[in-house]
Amino acid sequence: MTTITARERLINAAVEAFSEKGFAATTTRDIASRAGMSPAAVYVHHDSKESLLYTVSLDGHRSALEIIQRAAAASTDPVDRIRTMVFDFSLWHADHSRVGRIVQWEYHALTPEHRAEVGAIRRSIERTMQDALADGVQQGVLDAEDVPGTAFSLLSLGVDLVRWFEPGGSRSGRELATLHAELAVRMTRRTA
Amino acid sequence: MTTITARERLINAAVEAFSEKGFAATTTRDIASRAGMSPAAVYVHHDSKESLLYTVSLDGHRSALEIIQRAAAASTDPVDRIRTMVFDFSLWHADHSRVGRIVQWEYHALTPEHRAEVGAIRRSIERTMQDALADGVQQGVLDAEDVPGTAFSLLSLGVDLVRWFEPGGSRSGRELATLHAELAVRMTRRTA
DNA sequence: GTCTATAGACGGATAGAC
DNA sequence: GTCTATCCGTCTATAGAC
Repeated sequence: MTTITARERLINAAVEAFSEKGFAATTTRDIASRAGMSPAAVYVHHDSKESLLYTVSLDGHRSALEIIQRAAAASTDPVDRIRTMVFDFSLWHADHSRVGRIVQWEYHALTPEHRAEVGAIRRSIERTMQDALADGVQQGVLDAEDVPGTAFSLLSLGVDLVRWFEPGGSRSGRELATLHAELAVRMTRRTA
Repeated sequence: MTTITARERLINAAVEAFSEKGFAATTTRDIASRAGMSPAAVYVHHDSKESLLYTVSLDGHRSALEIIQRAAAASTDPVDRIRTMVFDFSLWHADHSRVGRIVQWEYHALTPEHRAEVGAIRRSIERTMQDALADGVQQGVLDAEDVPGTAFSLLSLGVDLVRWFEPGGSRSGRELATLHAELAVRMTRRTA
């Protein structure tokens, strides 16, 4: 049996509110109300509104990094690896589109210290994709003139999902992730 | 000789402020101050803060639509057309990254009526890319199982630029647009 | 069309009782 | 750890003089 603590209710409420309205347009009163507590009770758990954002953003960044690192380790064949990495990264953004929106769109609302911390995780995500590409190029199976730029573009497909994706829409997350993975292979596989 | 009216100064100030801080976090005082006028003077030209956003967003959407329609008309060869469309669309987002950020990220801050109006322009942009793909597939030169999804992905490359691109950074807009155009051709050109 | 001044509402955060 | 009450600053928008 799963007990949901007040602290967890608060985080869930923050995810809902921040993803719907954006950080700046969300009031602490709104978050408190969604969590079923008074405005003052929020400050028992978090020092500030930004602290709530930081918790959501850090957790989201860590989750995304874990997904892509796990995918990178799951294959040895460079083409399979790219396909898996893009599939899993895009699927994560579809399945976690609310957290993803906060991760991707509210980065600038973090304090400089917190921004630096999650910024390091972002660079790890990019490096993981770059390494997978570079390895495939070195093996002669993939083809990418601009490895950092191509890696970034592959990640962009997933990232841009959070701008518009809603669960229950006309296309499923798996469908979109499959499309992205297929496009990624076409973008990077050595042709001649 | 170019005379800059107060109205234009106001719009420029709004673009600066909205793109730096986001719509919700921008105060009308900030916009007024950047435009060199008092807070009250803003309301001589616009009824509300949202009216400023609407003006910027509508103009930006129209500009992006014009860019991609012009590019679509510039070529007859399907591969060249895709290359040109993606190049010009990505270059526009790099060259107008501040307006682009407002167009792409502050869509939800518009009133329902204004959102419907710019929403129609968005659908025209998507349709223009879909038509170019469908034509190429029909001619047997391009290959896309999922035309709407692929069209959206091609546009995503440019759209996602506004999330991080800053002029004067390590890579130029032309460089990135060239990369995106090349990736787009790889994604869509018929292979066997 | 620009200003100063301010109305009127709201927001983040805190005080102090229970 | 949760509440009610509230401080105090800020915000959008307006009033009214020039």
